[in-house]
Amino acid sequence: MADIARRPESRYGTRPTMKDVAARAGVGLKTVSRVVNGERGVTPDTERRVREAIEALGFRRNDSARVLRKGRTATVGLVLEDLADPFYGPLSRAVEEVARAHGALLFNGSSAEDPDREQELALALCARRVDGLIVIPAGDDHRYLEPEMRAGVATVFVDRPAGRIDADAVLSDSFGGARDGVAHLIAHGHRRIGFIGDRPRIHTAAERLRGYRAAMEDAGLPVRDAWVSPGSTDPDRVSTAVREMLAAPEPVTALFSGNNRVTVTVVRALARHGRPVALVGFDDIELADLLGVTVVAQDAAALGRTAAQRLFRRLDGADEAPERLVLGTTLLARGSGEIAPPAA
Amino acid sequence: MADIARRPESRYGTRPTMKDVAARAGVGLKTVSRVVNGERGVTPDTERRVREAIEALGFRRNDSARVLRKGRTATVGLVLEDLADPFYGPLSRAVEEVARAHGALLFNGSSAEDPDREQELALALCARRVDGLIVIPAGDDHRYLEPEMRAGVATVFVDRPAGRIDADAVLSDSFGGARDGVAHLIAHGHRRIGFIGDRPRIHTAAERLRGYRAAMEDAGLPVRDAWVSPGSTDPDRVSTAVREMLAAPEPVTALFSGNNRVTVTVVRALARHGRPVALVGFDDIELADLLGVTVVAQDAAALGRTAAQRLFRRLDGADEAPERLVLGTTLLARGSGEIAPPAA
DNA sequence: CCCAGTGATGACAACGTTGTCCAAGCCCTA
DNA sequence: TAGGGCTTGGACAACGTTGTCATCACTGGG
Repeated sequence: MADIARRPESRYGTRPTMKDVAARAGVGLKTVSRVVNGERGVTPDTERRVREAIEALGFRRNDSARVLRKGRTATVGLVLEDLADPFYGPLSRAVEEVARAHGALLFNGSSAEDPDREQELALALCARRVDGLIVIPAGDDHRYLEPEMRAGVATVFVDRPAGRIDADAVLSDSFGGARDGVAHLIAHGHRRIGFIGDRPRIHTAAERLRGYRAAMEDAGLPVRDAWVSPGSTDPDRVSTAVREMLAAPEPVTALFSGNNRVTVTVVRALARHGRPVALVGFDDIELADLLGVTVVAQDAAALGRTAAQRLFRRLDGADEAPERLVLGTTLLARGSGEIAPPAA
Repeated sequence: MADIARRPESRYGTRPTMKDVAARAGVGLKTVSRVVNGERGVTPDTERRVREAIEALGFRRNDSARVLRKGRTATVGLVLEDLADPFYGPLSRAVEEVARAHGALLFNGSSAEDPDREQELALALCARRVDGLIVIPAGDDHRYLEPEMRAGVATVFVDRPAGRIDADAVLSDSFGGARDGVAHLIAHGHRRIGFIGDRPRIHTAAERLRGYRAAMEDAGLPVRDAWVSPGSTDPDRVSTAVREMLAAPEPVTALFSGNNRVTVTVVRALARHGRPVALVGFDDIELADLLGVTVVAQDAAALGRTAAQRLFRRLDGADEAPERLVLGTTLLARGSGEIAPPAA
């Protein structure tokens, strides 16, 4: 990775500093600082002269230097999985809104589901001295953050819990949501239900699989190996899984898909399939209402908002024990989940 | 807006500095700096002692202080309209990837289509001394950025051009795309076509409206006032517009929608309508393929990537005149745009 | 007329890092 | 053995800001 900051000569047109402003206004450095920060103890006339100098020079305070003195940066880091995933956009935006209300700016970074990249990103943010860190984990070992947290970086995990450290986490009820979604299919008469999910090392994916199994077990239904397909969200992989489940010796009559990306591919695959097949997906999707796709919706914005609020509560001095908050999910019946199994 | 950095006492557990590391390793301050930065001139034995001290203390270099010395921050700011809009997620992600390849981190901020907020955000980023700024304009006067650009902040505008200043811009061909989309409808026999778009003070919205008019004029077709409805993307507003156009004395037989949010609402409204109505939308939408919605697609990721590349070229010293790059659009025929007008 | 009190102002150190420069130790050659 | 070069290390200033403290000019009361 190239490193900009290491390049020797700066091409910057030099910026005016408070010293320049002071010289131009014929006042002391500290007086400029006072004006800029709205501190009291400056006569209106002096203030006017300073403001004129600021205006004339196009001065803007260097917050980097300020940070060095003050300790706090009014900056928060958000490490997520992929900003291009429509699930994370609203989450990120919600974090941003809370940060903004607290006067903080937001660093954004995507881990691309790579633990090393997650770590690299989180530590780079710590080196920039963010006040707080919100992390959607890609990895399952976050001990690397311990020194940072001890040093005072408030840290909240979202969507998935931290691995091997004790930290705040804000999660959706993946287990309960999946269980409800599958139970919904069972209630509509299905007995052979397939599960297509993300890689099980991802916490949410494992939880949803667990929810699927729980619902089946609660109903006294068996689960065949051929009905369970965890793995990548690659469209080819998912399409193949759909095809195989529908062609198995004991074919499934309904599918539960483990997240938005899987659902999209499953919907496409089912559209190509002849008979209608019941489907419930985890995560809502834009236009799913028009397609009549029944989903278990989680509130991405609420996840982000809750996490950010918790973060700022800590930054405001709250000294509570790390806590795990679980947000509920909502089943939205739109048709695909209410299709009855074929009369056999 | 509250200001975190202004709070007096820092709750931070104090972090070790290079001085602490030097003391513990029994070497000079500068030697630690050398080790941390991989400079030569340190014996392996000394280096080992320093690394041990770093490890033991959990030291991490303070990049804020570093920045103060070096001038560059290896930080780029992105001001966009709304991170929760699925159009901007991929754009932001593309910018991030380019930034990452150059060793830079990304600040993200949403203007919420509010010019004041755009300015506030952009200037806050400048105060943080970002090396470069990528802006999706909400306002139409960017003279406030002139001092910053003179001071060396590389600036590139995306999606919409800057107002009242001369600056790089990377745009999609809104005019051409809209003209092609409307021409497509005309080619399928439509003569009364409605346009529902975003507020015309937004550059892209105005351009698309212009493209619509051009296509109609090229075909020698009249445009009735009742067929043109620029305005907010509020679902109620858009639904009403759809209803009115379909119920007008000379009802439209096809609609062109000006962006992704409008399209979504139009699709919903048309689904409630009895007869099929032809539709072409600007911007692609997830699952539009399944719904058979014909769209004029722009490549959001390419917009972001191109803008970021241009930004870093400038940061690398390129001293070219400001330029306007226009990226082409693609018409994706999926059914809704190929519906013939009713036999009259 | 003097002194304490008040308000405006500036000098200076400090934040944590890096660039510059100098010193000490070493090895080599003449 | 003197002199030169190379390697290693550290002292110090500087980056641009803010906190502390001292100074100065006034004010009003005794």
